[in-house]
Amino acid sequence: MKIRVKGIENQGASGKTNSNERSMVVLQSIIENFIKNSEPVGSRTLSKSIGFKLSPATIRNIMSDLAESGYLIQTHTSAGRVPTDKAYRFYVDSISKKPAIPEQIKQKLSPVSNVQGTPVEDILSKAVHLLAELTKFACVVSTPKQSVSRLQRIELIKISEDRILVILVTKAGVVRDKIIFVKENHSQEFLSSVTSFLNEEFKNHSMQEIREGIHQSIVSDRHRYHDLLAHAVRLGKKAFELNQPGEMFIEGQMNLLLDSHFHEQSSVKSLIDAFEQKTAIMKILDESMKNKGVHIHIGIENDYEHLHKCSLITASYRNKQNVLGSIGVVGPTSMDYKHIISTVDYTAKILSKTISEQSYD
Amino acid sequence: MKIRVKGIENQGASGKTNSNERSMVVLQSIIENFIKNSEPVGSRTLSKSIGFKLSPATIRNIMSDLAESGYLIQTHTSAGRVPTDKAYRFYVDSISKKPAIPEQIKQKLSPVSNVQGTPVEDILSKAVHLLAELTKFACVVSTPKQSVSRLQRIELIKISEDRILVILVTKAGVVRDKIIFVKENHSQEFLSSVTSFLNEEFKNHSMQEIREGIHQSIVSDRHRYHDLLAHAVRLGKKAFELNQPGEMFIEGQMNLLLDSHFHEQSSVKSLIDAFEQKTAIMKILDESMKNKGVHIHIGIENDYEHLHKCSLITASYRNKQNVLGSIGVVGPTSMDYKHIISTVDYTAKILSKTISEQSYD
DNA sequence: ATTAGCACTATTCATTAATGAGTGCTAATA
DNA sequence: TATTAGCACTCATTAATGAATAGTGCTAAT
Repeated sequence: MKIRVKGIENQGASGKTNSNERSMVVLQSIIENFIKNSEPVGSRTLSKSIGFKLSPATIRNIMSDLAESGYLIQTHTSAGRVPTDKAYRFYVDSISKKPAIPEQIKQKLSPVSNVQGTPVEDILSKAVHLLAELTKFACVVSTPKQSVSRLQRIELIKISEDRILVILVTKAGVVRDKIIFVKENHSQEFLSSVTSFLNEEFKNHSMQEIREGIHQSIVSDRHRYHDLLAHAVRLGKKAFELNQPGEMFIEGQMNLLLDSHFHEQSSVKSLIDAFEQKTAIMKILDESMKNKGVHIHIGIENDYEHLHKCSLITASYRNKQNVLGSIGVVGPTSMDYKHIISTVDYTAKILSKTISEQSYD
Repeated sequence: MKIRVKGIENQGASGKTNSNERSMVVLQSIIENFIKNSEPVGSRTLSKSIGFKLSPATIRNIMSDLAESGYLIQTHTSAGRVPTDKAYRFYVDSISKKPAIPEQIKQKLSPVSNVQGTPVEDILSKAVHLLAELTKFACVVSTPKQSVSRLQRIELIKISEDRILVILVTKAGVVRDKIIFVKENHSQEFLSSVTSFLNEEFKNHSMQEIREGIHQSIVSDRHRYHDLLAHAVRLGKKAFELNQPGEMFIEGQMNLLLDSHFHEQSSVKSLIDAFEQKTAIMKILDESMKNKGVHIHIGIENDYEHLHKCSLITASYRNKQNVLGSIGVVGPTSMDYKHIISTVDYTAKILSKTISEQSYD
């Protein structure tokens, strides 16, 4: 039995890194070819498109090895090879320098930074829309997490005898509103006092802190005797109660369905489900907020089964103080990673810059 | 040459309304059959499924007439007949009584009315989401038009030296915010005065009125000498300036792509385009606000070419005072009109009821 | 006015055969 | 020893063929 050098995996096992490097180049070439044409790539094609001279037969040998190591599969015996998720992982890990952002893309995204006095939600929505246009895939963005954002201001507005409109403005520039129901009929003057108190007490604190603070009645004993403040605490409790589970904007879902990779009924249904549920994607976006830079989830790496045929490229955006949320692209595992990664990265940066400028600090 | 009574169209030309009514029943039967099975319906099938006894041959004659009058077409010589848009128009016009809403649908939509202190946007989003689930088509809803809604309250909050956060609360319960940029560095106290003034002056006026009022400086000469009020007018002008073009929530686009009628590439692309552009659909929603009840746009009746293969069923929703916006379904021309119409109607009513209760009057 | 019967037409489906892209293996070569 | 040419083999794709089927239109009978 002949034992072949397996390339890539047994790096350094012998001095023959030549064969090794060559395998890598071949693999890269296969991947790029497949990304471009979405068709299994065969030895002959490759022998032409590859940089240096190498006969189809030799390439076949290399491909055979790569297949054995799990980087390539065949859809059927006499078909060309298709990269596996493992191959894509190798590929993205081997991308060293990010390509420069083409002027065209910068131009296309310029409306995002070109906003005067636009609510953050609108900026996000604009960004995700443009990203979808640029990438031709589905794109998602999560709205700023309430819990980490800091209070800029709270307003209590009397609406009717038993209803008060609460408006929370965060430093990130997000405005949230909700109505709370009360038993007592407070006067607007009274509400104004409460408003002042809450603003003084809690400005610049994160929502989380405020919620905990109020719950633990840290609003301190020194105030407890005071009737107004007792009310203030009661109202504040209601006002700061978490209600929104964190939103997400989706754009360009339809793009996926035009993509040849999702033409099979089954994957389409999976995708629809994934976007209906939202939770799985939301979780990935949340996860992406924990670390800097671009995050890449390739196919099977995703926990959620319905996303096994997709790759997600995400990046967080932030203001000067905090990481606020994430923006990302959902596409087929055979997406053009170089392009998508740099585009997502750039979009997140533009977004961060714009929102930082708008933040109330 | 034999001249046949054409049914439907030459109603009353002779006493023979019998043949006429029969044609109508046949047409209805064909339509309902096609809606159900999405397959061209032939004379034999029909002869069985139709209520009274009639041989395939006779039905063929009737069908032939209906085809000649433009109610039916054949995809090819030896295929069954398919209803035209004209047929659908006849069909929906002939629907007299709305079917009762099944308990199941009421139940499914109950979360819409079950909202305490939820922002209007969230209610709309909930409603359109559920409607998409119920109908299995794409659904849209337009957010309340700013111009007609009346001011409940305005707040000016100082953010930085040159930026002021404006919050507009309308009687419909919609909160809008934006940032305006100013040259002078106003104190928060000053802004409070301006706020009080604007609230006193403009509460209960529609945004449109306010805009016009301010522009025409109706804010009356009697105030003009006053410095504060000059500023107030200036700020107010900026604050009330129209900025948002009117939004629209879309849900369930993907449903359309699962639908057998849109499987051809071309129609899919058309649809994607229609949803990208938004303007065409928005226009139809706007139009639908002008009159009460359910509006039906069938295929070719739509001005926008990309919607020629769709039907839109829309209905406006309102609070006690005003019509606020519209909600609707976008589906294939062969949709189950009875079902969709009554579902949209019911949803709009639930929406109106909920929002009316939440409105600040 | 209605219907039965028949000729005719076009789609759909399964079968077959030809084509071609691609592999794996072996033997020859540098 | 690594590379390559050559060849047999596999399997998907395509086109062509024919049978089965669902439907119509027309004519003649009821």
